[in-house]
Amino acid sequence: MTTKEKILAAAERLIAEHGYTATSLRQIIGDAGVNLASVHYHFGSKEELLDEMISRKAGPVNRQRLALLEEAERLTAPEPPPLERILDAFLRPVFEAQQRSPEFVRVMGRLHSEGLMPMVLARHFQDVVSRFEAAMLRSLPHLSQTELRWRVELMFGALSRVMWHRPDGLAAPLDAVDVLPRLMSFFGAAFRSPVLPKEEKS
Amino acid sequence: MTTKEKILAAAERLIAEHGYTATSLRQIIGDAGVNLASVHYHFGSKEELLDEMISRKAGPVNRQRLALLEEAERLTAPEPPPLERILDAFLRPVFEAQQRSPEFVRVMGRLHSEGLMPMVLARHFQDVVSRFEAAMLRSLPHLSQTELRWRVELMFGALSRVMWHRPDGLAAPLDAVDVLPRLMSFFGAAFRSPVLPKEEKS
DNA sequence: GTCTATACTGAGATAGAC
DNA sequence: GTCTATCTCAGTATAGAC
Repeated sequence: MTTKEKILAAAERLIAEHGYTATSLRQIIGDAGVNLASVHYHFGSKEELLDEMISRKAGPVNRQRLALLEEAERLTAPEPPPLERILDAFLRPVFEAQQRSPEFVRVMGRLHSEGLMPMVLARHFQDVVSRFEAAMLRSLPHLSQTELRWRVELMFGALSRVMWHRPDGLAAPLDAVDVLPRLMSFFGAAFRSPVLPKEEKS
Repeated sequence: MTTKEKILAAAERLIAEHGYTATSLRQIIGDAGVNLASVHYHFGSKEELLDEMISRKAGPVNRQRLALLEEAERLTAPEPPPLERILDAFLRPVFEAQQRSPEFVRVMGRLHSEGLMPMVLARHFQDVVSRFEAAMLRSLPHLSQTELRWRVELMFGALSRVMWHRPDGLAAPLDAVDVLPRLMSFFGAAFRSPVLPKEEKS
């Protein structure tokens, strides 16, 4: 294993365990058995190290997402696929990545919950998200683009919790058979819900 | 203004603007015009400073939440109030707090999105959350406690986004007339959605 | 009881020798 | 490519002046 790979492996392990901010470069290099300065030589900064870590893992997930979405669209063309198929195409690859690389999904959950998505992760997923937003817009004609954006934001916020944090006392490994149907029912209904007028007081 | 109040005011201003981790104690004391050590004299640590900041503001919000919930329950007793009334009782006070103290709501949103809720904020809201969970459980007989917990977690994750982060390009002040109906429709439908069986592949 | 000055530890980053 | 030494800036702790 090269120095770079040793650093990446140790970082993934430690960040999955303790989170990004709580993991110092000195812990990482101690675990990896390399020198502190080598991190900055190979990556430039702690943030860029994180960036490369994500880059290496997010690619396959995003490719599978797009493949599933395109398959769904082919099946129903020229009609848009039903919402549930789109949601499934987006969510399932994350849970399947869990099988291949449990550490990575834990890292992603950590980063979500540490609020690091906007500055670090967005660029690895923005293209895919835009593609899915377009598909959902076709599938949900009662939503304007603005309304859809709001709901997508709500969904991402919600997902960021579920990715690593289980409701109290019910800690369980991320498991597609368990979690996916929950998400599907919850967000399916939520996205289909009507757009209420601005006046409240039901 | 006492030293303590000067620190609290400066901290609230800076944290609302730049977030908790990005705001250093040295910035705060510079803005407040006090000495560095006075922070630890009055509060003990940066985290305890944050804690007191929240304590001072969360009280009124939580009291209003409970008052609205009890009023709703009185109106429909012995039947549980409709879900929308419960959600409204929980959400409205936050948006009304926005009128009284815009900085505070921005701070809360920041903390949510920085992932600091579990360690700092939970204790200021846990009692109220439990009370509301119990009310929702009565109102949603098709949900087990476990299923409800999951959905409440999803809602909190979603809210943490909406509290300060607007969907791209659509930045707007937090406005009850605008946001509340959106949340009500989205979560109303989401909570009422059926519990799907564990086997997926719709 | 309050506040000031100053020092300590550990973080990320960097320059320069090898 | 790698390593040593060092820099700056965090949060924190304490001794001592008022």
